[in-house]
Amino acid sequence: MFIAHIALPLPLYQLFDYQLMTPAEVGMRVKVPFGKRDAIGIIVSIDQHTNFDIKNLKKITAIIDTVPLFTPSIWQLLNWAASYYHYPIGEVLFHAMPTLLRQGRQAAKDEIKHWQLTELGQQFDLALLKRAPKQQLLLSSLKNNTVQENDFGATIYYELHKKKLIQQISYRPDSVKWQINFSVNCSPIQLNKEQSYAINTINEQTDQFGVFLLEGVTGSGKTEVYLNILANVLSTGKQALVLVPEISLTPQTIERFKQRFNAPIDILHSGLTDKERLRVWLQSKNDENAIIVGTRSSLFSPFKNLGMIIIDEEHDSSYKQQEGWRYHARDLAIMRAKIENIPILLGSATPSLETLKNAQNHKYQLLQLTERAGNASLAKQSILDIRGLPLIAGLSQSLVDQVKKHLSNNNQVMLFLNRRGFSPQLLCHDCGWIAECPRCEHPYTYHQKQHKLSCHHCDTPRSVPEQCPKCGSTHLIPIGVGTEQLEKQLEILFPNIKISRIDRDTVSKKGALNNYLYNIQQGGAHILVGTQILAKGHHFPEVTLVGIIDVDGALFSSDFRATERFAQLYTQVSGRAGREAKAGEVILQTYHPDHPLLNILLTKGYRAFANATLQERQQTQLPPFSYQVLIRAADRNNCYAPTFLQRIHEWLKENGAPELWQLGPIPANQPKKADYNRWQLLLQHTNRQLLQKILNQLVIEIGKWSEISKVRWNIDIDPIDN
DNA sequence: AGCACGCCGACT
DNA sequence: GTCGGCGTGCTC
Repeated sequence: MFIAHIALPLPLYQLFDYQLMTPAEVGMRVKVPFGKRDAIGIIVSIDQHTNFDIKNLKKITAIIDTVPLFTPSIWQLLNWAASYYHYPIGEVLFHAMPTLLRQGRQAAKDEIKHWQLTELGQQFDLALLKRAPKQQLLLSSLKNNTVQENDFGATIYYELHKKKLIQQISYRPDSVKWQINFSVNCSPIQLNKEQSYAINTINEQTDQFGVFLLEGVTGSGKTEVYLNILANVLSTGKQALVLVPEISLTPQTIERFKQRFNAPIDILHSGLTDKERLRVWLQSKNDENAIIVGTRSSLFSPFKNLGMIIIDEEHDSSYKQQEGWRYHARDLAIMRAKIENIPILLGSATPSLETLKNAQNHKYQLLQLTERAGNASLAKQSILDIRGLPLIAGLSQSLVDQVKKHLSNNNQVMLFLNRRGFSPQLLCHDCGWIAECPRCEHPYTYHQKQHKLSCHHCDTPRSVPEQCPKCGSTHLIPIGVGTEQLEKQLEILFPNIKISRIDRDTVSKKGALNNYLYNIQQGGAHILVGTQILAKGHHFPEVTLVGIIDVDGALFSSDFRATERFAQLYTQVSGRAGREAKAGEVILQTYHPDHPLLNILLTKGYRAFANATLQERQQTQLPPFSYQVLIRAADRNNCYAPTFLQRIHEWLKENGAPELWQLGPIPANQPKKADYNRWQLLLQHTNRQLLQKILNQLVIEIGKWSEISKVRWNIDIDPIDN
């Protein structure tokens, strides 16, 4: 008797064994009875052994697939990923499929239903239907093959069907080979030397695995390099995957891809329906699309014939999944390229330190674009020392003067503040009480327009109290500045100027962002206020002044990656100022004008900053010169989680390597969220393989402990927010 | 993760 | 008297 070991979409480090009565293969989906319900699972292995009592094994209800669901390379990738990320295999496998396939839908195109005449209908005298003119028209139209999809209502078809004049046939559409009609539309853009060199270098090495880093300053024409490389890959008949960060899927970029290639290009973004996602998934599996452009999870598209992967803005942190299975799409993409034996191109103006280190070690081939296209020059950058200066809504008078100057020349101004809402705290002026979310123990952000308090950790709103609950005072004052307050102050300072605030509060409505962008692109004096969302991917040619209101949070954060992220954001923003004919200017307000890294960044640029930071990381043995693992645990009474992590800590002291460095258990960055108390234990080691080996043993060990049922815990490999 | 069982408080 | 809150335990 054959036993199938089946992965189910559960957070459990185990497989479930079932009797296999009919032939099936590894990688097929099955329907199985599971407890009191039915579940969809995937066969991970088939043999004749089980640790379970064989008589008690249930039988597989149905085998859903006729062939394994995933391509061999994705199957290999996902199995590798489950072990690398120490995440339950069932969760990993199910994460990598479209929702409809998770629910058991057939992995095949929908049948197309089509009405045609029956034999009776062929010979039928149309005149006999003169009292039913619509039916008559439909019948004659069907005869002439001139029916459009929505010309006739369902009842008319129904009536003719009842008369046995027409019948419905269904068929699955044939796959269409895009390669037959493939062509590349010429680009009017003249490539410069660096671009040509990059393109030629990659094109010479398309038949094997290799990682390329395309380091190109903003406006240096990275996209043009992508398009040229893609043209080459597509012309050999192979498909390509382009990953982009979450917010940068702008219609302009997509349009450029579609205009260049006479080939089907699919876009995967959060706005698609489940059905559309399944369609794209199937198209890539059947080799019916040439390119998929998409965010993080597009990585799992099962291309039949993948020839190249491009990761745009490879440093962007949205490639790292931040809940559940915390994979890094860039890292997994590199593994996928290795498995598929194809090249992968990482593009960025501000490469991550991980990637730069690999380029310096020659693990990745470095290709640089240093020239800005056209006559755009680099923006003038300056630090504005705000020590001792009065600030109104975060603005110093000199910044206001500069804004005034740029606006009076009919230019646009962009102001960054990485805090939305009116103010990040509401304080009782008489007793010092601060309005706090009881579930997260984190100050509420005050939103003036809606007159609400909002917890930015758990997203729950609350009404503003009339009185301080501690002392009864009505003297409650907002403390600190958010984008809403900044916008309001700017409306007072510049009553005749258009102001657009772009942050999560204002762009959450569908189409709102595009609306703003359209208004801004109309030109004319305009102030743009916003958070990071403003920086990413959007092109504002009229902006000549960028003001950064408050950077000090990034410079003195407990997160060692905060300066790197700031430098990337800053470089991106300063590249935005004055991109076209107009000269740009960037002004940075700070209380720490002498901060060494800040000065390197402003005077010598991102690469010098990155090199200095890499040296610092090497000296302190921080990533990428060591590898980190974060074990998180949460509970509701604040007692199980820390003791659980303490037990891990002690087990690792006994059984881990002597050089294994541990920090914790300590309360997490955000110690309480949505009623759960969160704790963490950070592990670090310079040897990745050894760290993996230790974790393998640890997961097995934890499985034997009884307290796991009382704790929510997970492992974060290569965390980026500790 | 679901889902059931089981034990306590506040309701028609 | 029950409805339902969530702590606990199990799923091949």
